[in-house]
Amino acid sequence: MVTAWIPHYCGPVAKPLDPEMFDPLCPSELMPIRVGDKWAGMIIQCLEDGPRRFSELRVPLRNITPKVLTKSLRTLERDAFIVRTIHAGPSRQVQYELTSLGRSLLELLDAARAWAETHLEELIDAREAAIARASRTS
Amino acid sequence: MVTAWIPHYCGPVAKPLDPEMFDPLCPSELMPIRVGDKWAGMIIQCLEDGPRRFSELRVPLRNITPKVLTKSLRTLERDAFIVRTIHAGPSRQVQYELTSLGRSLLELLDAARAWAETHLEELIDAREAAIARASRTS
DNA sequence: CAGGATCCTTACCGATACTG
DNA sequence: CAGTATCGGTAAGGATCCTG
Repeated sequence: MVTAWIPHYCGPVAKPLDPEMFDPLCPSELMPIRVGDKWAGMIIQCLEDGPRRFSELRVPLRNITPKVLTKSLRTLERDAFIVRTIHAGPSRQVQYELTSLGRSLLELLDAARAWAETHLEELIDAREAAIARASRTS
Repeated sequence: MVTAWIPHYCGPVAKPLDPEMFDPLCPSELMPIRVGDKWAGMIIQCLEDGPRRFSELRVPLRNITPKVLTKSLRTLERDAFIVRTIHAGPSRQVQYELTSLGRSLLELLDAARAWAETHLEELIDAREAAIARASRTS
């Protein structure tokens, strides 16, 4: 994930999230590691560069349905990994942001992703061998 | 997990598994990280010190029912994290052992456990606050 | 001993439609 | 915009009993 910096702010500024960020073939998807529910790990990674809005999050998460996203976000909020802030304005605006606890999970997620990238070939080989075995049995 | 060494063998030797190894309050349970299904991570950690038998594994895994253990083991075998060996003998004996791929997951699991231990207090606080909030609402 | 068979309950996840 | 409401399918997990 790329981080951009602006002077006199000295914090990461959010870049548009990549719709292909979590396509089904990326290591984040292939690794057998999960944080919380299916989406929690991906959500946390989406928040790495700064706060995001509800509808902004849906894009990289393969247009996750609002119900599922809401549930996952509420769980993350309950467990103190993110905070939810409502900014009043012309159009309603809700921001989700990592807490320090949530941020501390990023390292772990990076480690998991690194593991998956390292062993990607083995993982795919095993999967293909399993498929071959299954088709031979049937 | 403790490792004992015997000379002229130079490999870890299995110690009896602790029945309380994965009690519901240990960091392995509190951490929001999972490898594969609910039991996979715990099984892998049980195999850290060497091969184990089916019935041996059930003890630390809170007397998991055989059906569930079998399914989890088969999945781990399919994905090349463990190997299953049948040793013929007076009474049937089946051993489960980590592959190098499975073994490589141990670091990640250790990192996850370390994370959970570091943030244990925050995790419990968040959980308790959530419970308090819930009871106030009802 | 190492499981398989059966039944059941719940959780997860998704699609669609609707609302303050 | 940020959700709720409703419905439905699938899979995970577990209890109990049975078997080569």
